[in-house]
Formats: sequence, structure tokens, C-alpha cells
Amino acid sequence: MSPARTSTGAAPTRGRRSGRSTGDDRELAILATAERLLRKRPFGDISIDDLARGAGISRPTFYFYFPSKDAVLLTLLDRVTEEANAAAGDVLVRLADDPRARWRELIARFHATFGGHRDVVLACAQVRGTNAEVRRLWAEVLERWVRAVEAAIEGERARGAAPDGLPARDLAIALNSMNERVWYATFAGDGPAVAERDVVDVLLDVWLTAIYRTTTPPL
Amino acid sequence: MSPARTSTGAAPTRGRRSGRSTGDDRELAILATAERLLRKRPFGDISIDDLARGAGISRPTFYFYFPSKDAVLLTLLDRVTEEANAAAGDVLVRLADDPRARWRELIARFHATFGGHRDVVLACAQVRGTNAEVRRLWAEVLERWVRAVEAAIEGERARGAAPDGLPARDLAIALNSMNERVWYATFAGDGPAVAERDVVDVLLDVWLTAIYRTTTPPL
DNA sequence: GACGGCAGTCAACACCATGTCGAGAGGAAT
DNA sequence: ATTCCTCTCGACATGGTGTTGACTGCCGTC
Repeated sequence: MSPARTSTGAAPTRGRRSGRSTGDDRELAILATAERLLRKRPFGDISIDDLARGAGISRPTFYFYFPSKDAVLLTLLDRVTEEANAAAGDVLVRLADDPRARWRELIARFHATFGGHRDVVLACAQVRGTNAEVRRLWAEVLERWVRAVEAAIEGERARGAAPDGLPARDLAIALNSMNERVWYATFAGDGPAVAERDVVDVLLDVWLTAIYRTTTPPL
Repeated sequence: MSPARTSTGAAPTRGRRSGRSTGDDRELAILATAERLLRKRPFGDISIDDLARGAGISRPTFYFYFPSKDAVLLTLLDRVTEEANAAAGDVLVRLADDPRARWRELIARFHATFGGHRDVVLACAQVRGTNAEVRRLWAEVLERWVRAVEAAIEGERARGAAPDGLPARDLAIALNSMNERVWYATFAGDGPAVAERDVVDVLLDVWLTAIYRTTTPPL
């Protein structure tokens, strides 16, 4: 289906068939409309007609640019995950500097990125249940982060900073999963949630105790 | 809207207007059909017509028993959460016996309950994005569990078994959130997931380190 | 400078799921 | 027998999605 999908590589081309032209700004207009409407109401309450009219085109014309409503969201999600990847950067390779500070940096940067696009993130969480493509993309992104954390944990164990324990991969999955769900609750604001101001420190604390058995890991 | 909703109290009456009668088994037939179909395909791919035909009635008649497709799922969810509450029982009040064993028991019982109804649980997770009522009910149930865990953590701190640290409520939220998301991944099988065989021990390990800073809490 | 082709556009249509309305059938109580 | 209530469904209204086919204008090219 979709070609290659390298993380930062060429545009994933979820939108129009390809080729540059005047219709380029229409595509952007659809994306912008989606983000704007998402700020006001849930994804499910936005129809293709809303998106089309918001971009100044008719509904059939929408299909010239995107194959479905979900594809628009997928494009938006692509942007966010790329931004998150960029924000995370190489923090984890510099762990030995100051583990606590580095882990905190990692969590704080993800928090900032997701918080800055909470409407998109929330909408994705909402359709993940119904849309296999969103599910697939999210799984892929998560796998990447899990692997990075897994490697970092193993690195810390190898240098004697962290004790042995659970398989690093399982631990990485559990911690990443926790973050995802906790952020979701915090941003969505329904159900028991950690206050936005505290959430980074709460998550950090659980990460550190799970990895090091202490909140003050040794240098 | 819905009356009272005490946890274990009288039936929440999500179904027919009320009153006993012959149509009682029809209501059960709809529920049974829903569970059966959920085993085969996602909730979104099941139409009201499927439910009605499966129960041997016509689509309009379905509306005599339930106001919507979601209401059927809600009824199913009610059952599961009640079973989970019953399974959890009073495990947490006997923590001082053997903390590790008690926490493990708690997690294992939830795991068994959810695993035994994974189709319903997965369907609810799927619909939570679009259905406010499911969201509300789930939030309510979660709040109950969070409070129980919060109290247990405070108890462990008071008796000197667990060190001070994060606000107990924040910690309880984070841990419960982790469980929810990890189970979801394990049962759904998409994306990075912990093997079903290991999941209880993985979760337990993170709980213990987060609460006690060790995997072998003192008696 | 006409001509073929392609990006872009949309009215009209086919389809499908949801939810509603109103007319009934059958049994039980009065 | 009549009235009431539970239970039933055919037929309809609505609203969203995705498709078709015809049309416009522009750009290159021969």
C-alpha cells in the first residue's frame, strides 16, 4: 500500500495522487480546516462535508485530495510523530551524563509535543479503535520508542547503573504504555487524571523506580 | 438519566423500559448475540440489523429492547466490571499479610476477569472514543479502583512498609493506567505487547518498585 | 493556433446504517 | 366485549459515505 515509510524520509503521500500544482494549497486548506475543527469538536462529529466546505470546495472534490476522512487525520498524525521523534532526538545516548535529567528531558519533550497537538492526538486515540491504518501507524511509532528505551535500559544495566530485573523489552513496553494512557487521560480530562502540571514528574518517578529502584540513579 | 447506579445494586436497567414478561428472553438473546458476534468481528462492523436477526427479531423491534447498539455494549460492560469488582474483593485490606502476594493476587484477578471477556473489553475500548456514556461509566469504575489503590498505598506508608514519595493518588492513577493500556495491547495483539503469560508478573514488578522501591516488600 | 491531455471541479446518484411512526396482533384483566 | 398493555414490524425519513460522468480551463506541442 503506502510506499516505504521511512521515519523522516520523503512525504508519505497520503494525500493527492502526487504532482505539484495549484491544488497544493487546497490540500493544505483541508488539513488546516481539520485542525481547526478538531479544536472545537470531536473527530466523529466532523463530516467530510465540513472539511470540504471549510476548505472552500465541494464534497466530491475532497476525494480528489484524500481518500477518506481518516486519511486526513493520518497525515496530521504523521506530522506529530515526526515532531516527537525529532524532539526526542539523541537524549538517550547521553544517559550516562546524568540519568535522571536525561530521562526527564525525554518525557518532558514528548509531553510538550503531544500537549501542543492534543486535539490531533486525542482524535487519533479516538479512531484507533475503528481504523486499522491509524492503529498500524501508531503501533509502528510505539515500537520505535519501545526499542529505543529497551536499548537504553540495557545500556544502563551494562554499565552497572541499573540492576537486572524484568526483560528490558517488557519493561519498556509497560512504561511507554503507561505514559500513553496517562497523557491521554490528562489531555482528555475525563476520568481519573494526573494534573497537567505534575504529569511529567509523576511519570518520571515511576520510570526511575522501575528501572533503577531509586529516584536518584547514580551517575 | 440512568437512576442511581450503585455499584452492586439493582440492575441498571439499560435495556427495556422495565417490567417482567415474555420479552425477557429476547433481551437476553440480543445480549448473547452481541457477545457471539463480538467474538468474530469488531463492534463497528456489527449492525443493529445483525443483532436483531441474531436474536430472531426485526430491526425496529430491537429498539423496543435497547435504545441503541451502544446500550447493548454498556450492559455487557456493566456485567464485566461487576465481576471484576467481585473478583478484586477485599484483597487490599489484607495487604499486611504478604504484600507481594496480595498485590499479585489483585492484578492476577483483574487479568483473569478481563481476559475472560476480552471481546467485550476490547469493544468498549474501541467505542470509548465515540461514546460519552461508555467513557463515563469506565471513568467511574476506574475512579473506584484508583481510590482503593490510593488508600492501600497510604496504608503501606503509614505502617512503614512503603517509603514516602509521589502523592498516593497520582501513583495510583499512573499504575492503573499502565495496567489498562498494557492489557489492551496484550489482548488486542496489535503493536508492542507483553506476552499474555508474562503480563501479570511484568505489571506486578513495576507496581512493587513504584510503591516500595523493591520487588520484595517487607512483611 | 488548434488540439490532446491532464489537474481540478462538482451535480447527481447509489448505497447503507440509523432511528421513527403508526398500524396492528395477541393475551390478560375488568 | 372491551379495554389496555406488551410486543411486533412494514414503511419511511434522514444523514453520511463513496462513485460516476461530464465539464472547465490551462499548458504544452506540433
